[in-house]
Amino acid sequence: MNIGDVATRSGLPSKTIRYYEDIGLVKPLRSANGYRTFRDSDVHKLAFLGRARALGFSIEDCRSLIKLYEDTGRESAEVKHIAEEHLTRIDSKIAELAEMRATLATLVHACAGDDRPDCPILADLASKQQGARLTKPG
Amino acid sequence: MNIGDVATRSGLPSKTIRYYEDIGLVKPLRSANGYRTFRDSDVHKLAFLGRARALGFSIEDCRSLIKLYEDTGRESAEVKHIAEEHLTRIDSKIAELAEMRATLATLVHACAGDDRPDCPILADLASKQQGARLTKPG
DNA sequence: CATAAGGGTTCCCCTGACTGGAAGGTCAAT
DNA sequence: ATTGACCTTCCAGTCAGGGGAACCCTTATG
Repeated sequence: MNIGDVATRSGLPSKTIRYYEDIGLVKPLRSANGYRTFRDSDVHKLAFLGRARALGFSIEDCRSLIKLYEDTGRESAEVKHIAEEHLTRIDSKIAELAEMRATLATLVHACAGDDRPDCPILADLASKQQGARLTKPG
Repeated sequence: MNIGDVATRSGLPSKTIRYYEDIGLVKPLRSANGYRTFRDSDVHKLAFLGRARALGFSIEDCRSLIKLYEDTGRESAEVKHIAEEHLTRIDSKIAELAEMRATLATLVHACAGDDRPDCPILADLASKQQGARLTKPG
């Protein structure tokens, strides 16, 4: 199967599939004219990758997951561990965004949003004290 | 003031401050030895940038916000508009993450996480049907 | 036979917002 | 004179691809 068909079936753009070959996630064959030739197992693997990526797993996580998937002697604990770590990262990200959202919503609510210059949003950004750092950054 | 002191006071790494000069967000003076020399107004602006970035505003948003901040004839509606759009983006991101989280949590919960190979997480990634695309991607 | 359309190929640059590191100049203190 | 802590510029890398150029392959059509 050529890359275009694989793109349609796996739901991944051709560019992405080439990139995945580049970084060694799939290894399609090549036909005489130089075109990539994908087996069913390649298509399957790409679909797997697409779903893992849709759940937000990093490429490196995907690499591990594929390896575990292909290792019939795996322990599900390993898979679960990867998923749990990812879940934790997602939770952190959500918490971070929720905090931003809360602050921002308060500011937006406080701003008249009319033709006058007075703006609590700018006032907040300009004036809020930032905790002094004990160790110098950079 | 030299960059190290500014870093301490603004809470931004020196690297970031140099980068902000690079992209025209701040324009510190230069002393005879080539060192950047920051005025109070520069430090103030950098702190403003740091807080806007902490709220998740993009650099381009920051550029607009700084411009509005410095324009005493601004209309608060413009500021509010930027903030509202950002708020919408944050909400989308949170929704996306929440959906991932829900799926992932279900899978993690279903996985025994022991020494056996059976794994609902891998099974899900491997088998779930993806809606057929009507238009070919990539 | 020429050519056009619609595949495919490689290659390199671009994204955002920095971060890391090398090679070297400056300054204060020892 | 030399250390060490600053500072400078410049280049490369991050993550996960996207855009587009320049070119090859295959099939259909005039």
